[in-house]
Amino acid sequence: MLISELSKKTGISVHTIRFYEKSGLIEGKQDETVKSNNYFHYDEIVVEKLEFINDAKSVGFTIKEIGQIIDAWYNRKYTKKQKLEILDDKLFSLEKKLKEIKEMKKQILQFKEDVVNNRC
Amino acid sequence: MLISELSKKTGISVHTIRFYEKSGLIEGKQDETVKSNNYFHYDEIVVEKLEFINDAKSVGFTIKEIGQIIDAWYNRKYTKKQKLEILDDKLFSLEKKLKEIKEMKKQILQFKEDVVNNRC
DNA sequence: GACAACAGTAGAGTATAGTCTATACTTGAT
DNA sequence: ATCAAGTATAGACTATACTCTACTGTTGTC
Repeated sequence: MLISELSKKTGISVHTIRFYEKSGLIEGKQDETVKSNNYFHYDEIVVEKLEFINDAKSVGFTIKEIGQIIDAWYNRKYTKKQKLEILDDKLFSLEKKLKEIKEMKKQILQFKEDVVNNRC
Repeated sequence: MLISELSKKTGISVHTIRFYEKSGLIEGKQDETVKSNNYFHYDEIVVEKLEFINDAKSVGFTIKEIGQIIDAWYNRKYTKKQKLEILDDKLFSLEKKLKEIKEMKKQILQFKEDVVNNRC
């Protein structure tokens, strides 16, 4: 599919998709047999990746980190050991985030109590 | 205390503290009796706030959101009802983040399995 | 063949959250 | 009295992650 269809399918703007492509998160392929244009074609893997990017962004991963995860999964540029290291590293940071959010919940619940009891 | 002591106490740079002050998250008081300078003085509440800001940043709250929470707690500019609304809103978004992170953990665990089993 | 809609590239602009520089005044130790 | 260190203000600069503009070329429909 071409970029506008990809955009419709994922809900991500054409501009942003191009930005992700420049950032190395995804890549389209040009049809070598067609010489009149240089249009890029995208497959279902790219759709998957873009959906993953959205999820990964909302948990606070940066573009760089998301790139690493995608490479650890879809790419051949790392050894098995390196891939597992990267993924474990990300799991570790997710655990940390989880703890921090639970702490923050407690804190805000405390704030609520203070408000209810007119302690502020 | 003056800003450099506050900086030492919290581990936040003087520049960043001033940035937070400009952003309305904290405020120092000037000593009206001293006329030779316009130095700002900070109390323990400000230390508390800065510690909260650090925690709140790491769970992904923006400066704006952090400002709202601080105002809901330390300020008189909202009614009790408004304060509880703000805090409940933040609790809700924390719950959402919690869910998203748990989902992402599952996803990355799946990636790990795929790597282990040479499925990528 | 005209022309709107879509494709590509390059680069400018925006928002957020700092971070740093320049300048000028004040304070405290010697 | 001097001078390093601290303080304030204004504004420039940086990094991240977009978002938009300008311009050019291509495709498909009438």
